[in-house]
Amino acid sequence: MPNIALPKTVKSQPLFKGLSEAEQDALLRGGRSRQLERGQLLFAHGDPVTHFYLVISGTLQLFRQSPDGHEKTLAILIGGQTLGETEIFEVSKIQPANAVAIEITHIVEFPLQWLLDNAQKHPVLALNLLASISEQAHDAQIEAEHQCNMSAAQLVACFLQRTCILHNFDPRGFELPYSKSLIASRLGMELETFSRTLGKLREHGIAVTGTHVTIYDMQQIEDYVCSSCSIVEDCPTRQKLVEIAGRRQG
Amino acid sequence: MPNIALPKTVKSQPLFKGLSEAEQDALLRGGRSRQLERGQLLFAHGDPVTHFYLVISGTLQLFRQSPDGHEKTLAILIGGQTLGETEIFEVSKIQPANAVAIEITHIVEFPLQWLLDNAQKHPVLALNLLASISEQAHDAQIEAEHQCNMSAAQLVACFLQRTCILHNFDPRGFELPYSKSLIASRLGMELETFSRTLGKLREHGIAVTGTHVTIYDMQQIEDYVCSSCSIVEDCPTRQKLVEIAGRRQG
DNA sequence: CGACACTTTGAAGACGATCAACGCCGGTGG
DNA sequence: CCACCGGCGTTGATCGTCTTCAAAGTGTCG
Repeated sequence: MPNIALPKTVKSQPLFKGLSEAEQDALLRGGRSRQLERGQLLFAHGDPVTHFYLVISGTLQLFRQSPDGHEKTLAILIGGQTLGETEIFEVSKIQPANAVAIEITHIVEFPLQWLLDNAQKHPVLALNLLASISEQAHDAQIEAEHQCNMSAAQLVACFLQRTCILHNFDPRGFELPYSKSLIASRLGMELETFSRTLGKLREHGIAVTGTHVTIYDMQQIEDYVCSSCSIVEDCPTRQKLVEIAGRRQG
Repeated sequence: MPNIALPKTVKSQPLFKGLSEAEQDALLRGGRSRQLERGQLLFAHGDPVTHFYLVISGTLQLFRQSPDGHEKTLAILIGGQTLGETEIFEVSKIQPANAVAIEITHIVEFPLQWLLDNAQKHPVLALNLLASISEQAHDAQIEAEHQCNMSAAQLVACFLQRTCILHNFDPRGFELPYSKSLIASRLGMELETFSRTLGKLREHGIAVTGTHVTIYDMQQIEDYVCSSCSIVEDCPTRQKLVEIAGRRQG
């Protein structure tokens, strides 16, 4: 049983949507709470996949290394996000990346078998699982598209937009939640490129000084970012931005 | 009912694996056979997703256009491959790309609802569907990884390897099955880059003259292609190559 | 033969990676 | 209190790769 209080973000996790409070509690009882120190490895690339993880608080970095020594950050996970559900239907149950804690991080881990069993018992959970996998696949597609078609500046701008939304920051002024090296790695570019790019963004609607970010022209940035992306209609960022803009004005 | 003879490739389609002959026949009866002319559009980017498709013969190009006019080929489908199963669990049932026939192409189309109904009736089909979606997601990941980390030459070499395997060509000599423009677009590079790259591949184990390809040093090419890829352990191409090498020697 | 689609080749340019040097800052130890 | 250090970020110069623009070559089909 988790021996820590689960923040409400867990209960609003899309994976548990549609389940009753009681069901959720019962489910979560199957998990084990763990605390990771800064820099601690949760699992390594190539390890067998044994668990499904739920991040409660803190930050987790997923990264991989290619033979020539290059390191690529595949994802940065924060509280409320999940990890490992995609591997359920994979043939080879091998971790596709390393997972390491960027800071002190609380997670709850569930044995993979437990997830499978419960997916069979709770059709709703099974459906959520599918939706989640499908969504991740979709996101991966979009990300690939972005990496191919967008310039470094567009990638950075897009990242800042999404970060602002994900963390619920005020676009008019917020601090970068991660180190610049980490962000650069996440965006698949060198730290130098990232650094230089930040300066150039001022011409496009985002001002960055040190770790402080101000998105002062949301419309311009959005047009700039989306101008070379071919999947605009269902871009989640765009929708959220519209939403936010509405909320702040209304 | 399909009014054409279905080649045996259809029956060996992974989606129908584990189903009895009778079940397969019953399923396929729900489809409508169609023939597409060279250049004919099957559906356009943004259209509502209405059907699931099975390519019988010919070649289908999936491509998308970004606002700045750039065209990217997402996939080239040949006989035996399927199209549209991924969209089942998607929230927005909108085609993510255009589909056009490169040459005269035979397809069988099934209403999406039909697929859903049958997935509920046949657990095996449902499972196959999931596996298919999961696999496509996995492939997309690998492809994204490739696009990011590999040079044009490596991408081309990798493509030639995979093409050789997919079409069951003899590595020692085969003709390119598609136009160079199409291949370049599929690899996300300009025709000029592709053209120039072909020449340079001779140093790495592949000789190309006109449309004729000779993979004369499979080991060298494989090392060259995989040297900067971080997901080597479960690379399907690598496994198939080993297999083929064994078969030809044994 | 000429029109046209497809491909090749050349030259210039843009972009990001790489290498190198430096600035900034927090911590540690004398 | 200061000196030193290491982690992190910035800035400059250079280089390789791919794109872009332009021109010419190859082939097929009427």
